[in-house]
Amino acid sequence: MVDDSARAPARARRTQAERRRQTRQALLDAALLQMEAGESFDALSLRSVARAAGVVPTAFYRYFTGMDELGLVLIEDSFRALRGMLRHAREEGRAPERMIERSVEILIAYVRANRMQFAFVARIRSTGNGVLRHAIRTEIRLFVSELATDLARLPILSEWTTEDLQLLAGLLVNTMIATVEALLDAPPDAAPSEAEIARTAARQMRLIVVGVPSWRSRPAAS
Amino acid sequence: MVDDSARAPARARRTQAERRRQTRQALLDAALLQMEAGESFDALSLRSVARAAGVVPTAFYRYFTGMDELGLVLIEDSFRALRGMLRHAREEGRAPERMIERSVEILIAYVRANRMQFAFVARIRSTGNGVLRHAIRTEIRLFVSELATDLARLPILSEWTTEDLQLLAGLLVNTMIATVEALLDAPPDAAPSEAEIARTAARQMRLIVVGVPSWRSRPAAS
DNA sequence: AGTTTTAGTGGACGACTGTTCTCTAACATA
DNA sequence: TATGTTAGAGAACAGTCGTCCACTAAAACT
Repeated sequence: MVDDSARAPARARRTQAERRRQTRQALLDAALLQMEAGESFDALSLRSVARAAGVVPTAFYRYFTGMDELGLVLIEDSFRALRGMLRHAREEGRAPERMIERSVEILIAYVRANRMQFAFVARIRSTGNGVLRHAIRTEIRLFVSELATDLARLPILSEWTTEDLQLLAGLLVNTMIATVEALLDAPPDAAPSEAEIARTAARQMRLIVVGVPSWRSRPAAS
Repeated sequence: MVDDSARAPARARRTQAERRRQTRQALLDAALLQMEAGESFDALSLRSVARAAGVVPTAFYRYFTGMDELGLVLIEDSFRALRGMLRHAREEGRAPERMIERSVEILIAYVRANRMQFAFVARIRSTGNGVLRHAIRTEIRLFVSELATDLARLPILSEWTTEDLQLLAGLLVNTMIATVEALLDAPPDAAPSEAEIARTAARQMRLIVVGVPSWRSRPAAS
């Protein structure tokens, strides 16, 4: 207790690399937090982010050239988490029948755990600053493709064309996006509405997949 | 030519009511135009809107208490147009087989014609200012319900429960929204990509409806 | 040890914001 | 024609914004 050897006054002694990491993360977190609180991305300012991170505005420039660059990093990070989710779902879900319910559960668990990231992505998806919007669209397209190749492994879909698989994957991702938006709209800890959203999502996905057996790429032309 | 009786210097003589109407519309149009140009709603300012409308900032207050109120009016107007579209589609499309293609065509035609309104709604749907976001969500829910009661009239769906109809309608509306967003992302006059988006939308909707005959509200429990 | 690198401070700038006030000139009404 | 009404102008305010610059103090390197 009485020992010391390095007893800094409240402000711990840190290596410079670590300090840098912490400040950078504080900036990212501050931005994320403000977005979760309802602000749209381009409604928040460099100054307010720096302020919330407990840092003077000029320090911001040590890490990002501006808010745009910070936004791009945030997008990258968020989609890394999303990819983790997809991988998780891939390994977990194998039983073909309960697959939809499992997937929805995983999705919801991830939204709960990474609410800020999801809120950020959802907000920015349709919001200003063409650069960021474009980055998101690209990531989502990638996401759809990954899901499509996943689906290709299912026996029922083994004969589908790539194009049809993309179609199906796109439809499922659309539903997932709508689900996430509904979740984010609901209060953060409203268990009942959350359960209902989950139910709706699962039923919608089921409605999609029941059509799969009767699907023919180019249905007998009228 | 030499006649006059009321020769104002370029600025035509207008009745006051008409003048008021014009300025108000100029403000709405200016806001809409800036949104179409990529800005998110809460990135644009009262001053810039007034400026673009050719009016001094203070004149703005004669019509709206602030940007929020203008936003609400814009939402109302946009959804009036959307409802018009739905009515149009309802009267037009009767042949059950070509129905999907017809609907998609109508949707695309409407997006072309009312691009600004759609861009506005799409942008604001996931963007700041809880009030406006909530207003949009409400309108969309209403939209889904209208579509559901429309669907109820179809013979194949006559026996479906209300809940299932809402489910199906929600799914279709989700697809429509995704389609609109894709259209807005594409350049305003890119015929080829537009055609492809239309094709994808139609195919996705078809994939949904082919599942309809095999749907049972609560599928035989596992 | 002394020197260099660097994370963060603090002040200042010009531009833009929302809002409030007073004032003018065109319209409406009688 | 004289009166009231109203759309819009214009100036001014207190804030906030992004960005630049010179500076300090702590860590890293030699």
